[in-house]
Formats: sequence, structure tokens, C-alpha cells
Amino acid sequence: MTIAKLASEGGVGVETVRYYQRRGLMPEPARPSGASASGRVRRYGSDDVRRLRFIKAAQGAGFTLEEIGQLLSLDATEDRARARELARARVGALDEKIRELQAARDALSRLAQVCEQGATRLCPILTAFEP
Amino acid sequence: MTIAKLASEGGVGVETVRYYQRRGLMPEPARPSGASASGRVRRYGSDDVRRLRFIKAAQGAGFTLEEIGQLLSLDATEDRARARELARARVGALDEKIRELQAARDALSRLAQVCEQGATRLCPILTAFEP
DNA sequence: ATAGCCTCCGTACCATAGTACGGAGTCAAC
DNA sequence: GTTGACTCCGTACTATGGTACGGAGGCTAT
Repeated sequence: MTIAKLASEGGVGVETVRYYQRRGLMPEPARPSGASASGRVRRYGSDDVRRLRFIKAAQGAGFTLEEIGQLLSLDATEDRARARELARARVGALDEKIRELQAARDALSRLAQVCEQGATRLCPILTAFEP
Repeated sequence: MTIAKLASEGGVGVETVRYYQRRGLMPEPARPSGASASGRVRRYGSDDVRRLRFIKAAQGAGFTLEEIGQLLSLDATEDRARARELARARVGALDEKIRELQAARDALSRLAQVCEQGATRLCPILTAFEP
């Protein structure tokens, strides 16, 4: 497949794939130079789709592109200890973030209730997150 | 108190407070112009600390500064319906985000386990987030 | 064989959320 | 009554993660 298909399979834009290539997160396969069957534009395969999807998922998990680059390198080098370390650190950060979001969610949910028409006179946004 | 105290009470830097002032999120009280007791620099009070802390907490809840600006305006105008709407929308977004993070957390936790020394030969980072 | 897409490449530009800098004025304490 | 810290202000710069543009070349369906 060519870059447009790869991008759409990964749920991103072509320019984003190219950006990831510049960042070293996605490979830039050599352009077939001779008169080969595949023509002269770069071709991508299912491994590339997998890699691209990984990047998206890892972003969703809160990894930065920098960290994702490390993870992708680790996947190649099999430095299990380092991989574990990164994963564990992120699990800790995620636990904390999840707790924070849960607290915020509950606070907002309470706020929405309090702001219900007919409830108390006020809708105290500013104090919504106070303990 | 002056801006440095306000900033430290809010857990941010002086420049950040000034940035919020430029964005209209924090007030810029008038500088006392005459020879008043409070001198000629801006003074802040506990309401300002409250406001600053709200901004931080709302950011933690995933609101952008733009949205936080809206919330702060709403707090003044008492448009309860709009406030409810924003809060509800964010609760929905938070629920979704929390689910996503939870799934990522579990995936990473599994990965860390699999990457334990002595476990399987591989430490399949790239497939960690696959279903 | 030509129109109408797509690819490739470099470079520029964008939004978000700050952070830094430098000079002028202010303030408190010694 | 001066020193040293703090304030004010405008402007510039940073990092992150893209997004857009324009021209040259490649591909394909008619």
C-alpha cells in the first residue's frame, strides 16, 4: 500500500505519517529505484500499520512521542528490563491520572446536579474542585 | 499579597499568573496610583488564590484554558444551563478518557508482567495495546 | 497521451501552554 | 540613602504535536 492507505488504516493524515517518519518513529522504506513492479513510490505493509496504530494507542496511554520512540527502539533491542521500567512508570502515572480524572469527574457531576434548574440558587463553579 | 505570593499559593510561577492575566483568566487589579498605604504594586487576595487554584484543578480535569475562561465567565453570569452543559459534556469526555486510560493501564501492566525476567522469551511491546 | 489524482520533499505555519529576558520602576531593610 | 529583591511590561523564545503549501515527479484510467 502507499502512504495514503497506511495513514487511513492508522487513522491519521498523510502529513502525520510523514511527521512520524521525520521523527524516526516510522520507517521510510527505500523508494524502489529501478523499473520494478512496485513502481517508484514507497510501499508499506501490515507491520507499518501495526506500528502506526501502536503509536496512536501509546499516545492515548499518555506517552509522549519521545517516549514512544524509546518503546519502539526497545521492541527491537529486547532490553526487557528497560521496557518493564518504562511500562511500570507509566502504570504508576496512569493510576494517579485516573484517580485525578475520577475525582474531577465526580466533582463535575455534582456541579451539574447542583446547577439543575430549581436547585439551590447558586451554581458555584469556582468552588467545584475544592475539597 | 503581591504576585509572587499569589503564584506560590497557587502552585504556579509568577510568569504563569501574568500569562493568565493576559489571557483574561486572572484579573489585573488596578495599580494603586496615589500614595496609598498599599504602595504602587498590585495586591491580590484570597479570591484570587481561589481562582488560580480553580484554573489548575480544571486543567487537571482536562479543560483547556479557553474552556476554563468560559467557566469563569459563567461563574459570574450565573447561566446555569450553560454551566450544566459544559460540566455534563466534560463528564462524558472524562468517562471516555478514564476508560481509555484504564485499558492502557491494564495493557501496560500485563506487558510489564510478561517482560519479567524468566517469563516468555519475548517482550512484545508493539502488540501491547492490541485487542 | 493526457487529465487528474497521488507521492515526495523541504519549508513554513499553527495552536496550546507556558517560560525567559531586559529594562524601568518600587519597596523594604539596613 | 543605597542595596537587593520584587514588580511591571512588552516582546521573544520554547516544546509538543501536528497541519499546510507548492512544485516536481509518478501512476492510472479513459
